[in-house]
Amino acid sequence: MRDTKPSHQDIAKAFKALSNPNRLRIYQEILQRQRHDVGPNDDSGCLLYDFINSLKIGAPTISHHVKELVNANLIRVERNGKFLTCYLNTNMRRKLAEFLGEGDD
Amino acid sequence: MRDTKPSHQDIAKAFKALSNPNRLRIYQEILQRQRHDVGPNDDSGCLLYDFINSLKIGAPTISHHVKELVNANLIRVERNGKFLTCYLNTNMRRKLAEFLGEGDD
DNA sequence: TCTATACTTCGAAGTATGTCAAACTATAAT
DNA sequence: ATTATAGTTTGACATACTTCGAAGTATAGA
Repeated sequence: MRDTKPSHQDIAKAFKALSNPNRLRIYQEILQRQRHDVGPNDDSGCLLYDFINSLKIGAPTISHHVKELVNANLIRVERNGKFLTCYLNTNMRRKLAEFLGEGDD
Repeated sequence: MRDTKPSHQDIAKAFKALSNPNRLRIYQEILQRQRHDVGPNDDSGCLLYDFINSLKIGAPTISHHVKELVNANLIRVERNGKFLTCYLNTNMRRKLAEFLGEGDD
């Protein structure tokens, strides 16, 4: 374990953020992008713009969802000019994976 | 990977089931019990009875929550006389852990 | 068979969530 | 400056969720 143990509250909040299908989709995109594109130049983010154009829900809703993912510490967001880029919070991802085990298989 | 890849829907449903603090607590109990007590005699379940006495919510609510965990494939339940015992579904636990990575650390 | 225990089912009530449209802010480009 | 683009905020509404109390079912034991 690289960092402090997350509280029950933290875990619950994170799972809650992942409990909505659209939010899960957004998170999954960011997760996969990070997995595949990791390299020397950390260009592994997703544009919020792409979510707005690919998902079948309006921009306000997506804005709301992304804020919830940020609030749950699952992702972070950076501004680049007009655009927002979403990055995975690998710390939290690891905490959740640890909660779920990797133990006894 | 030991079994088929879960659909986005399955994952979303499972996270949704874990998104409620009381349900998460129930699941966590079952998870920990299984981790610690695994042995030749598979006596690694939790009594629903204990949840009713330890959690600060009524029996109807707990019954409802347990059903949701079962419905999300996170646990299964067996009757022993008057009592119900809850067992972890390790398959689903593994699927969720895989979704969350173990990849790039 | 009567009683006690361990749940479950059925409304009901308050709260939270997901979504949208309309109006707003921020940045870039012309 | 004006306009266009990217995203946010607000307010509203419908739906879903959590919880409870009361009444119902199932099993065990006296």
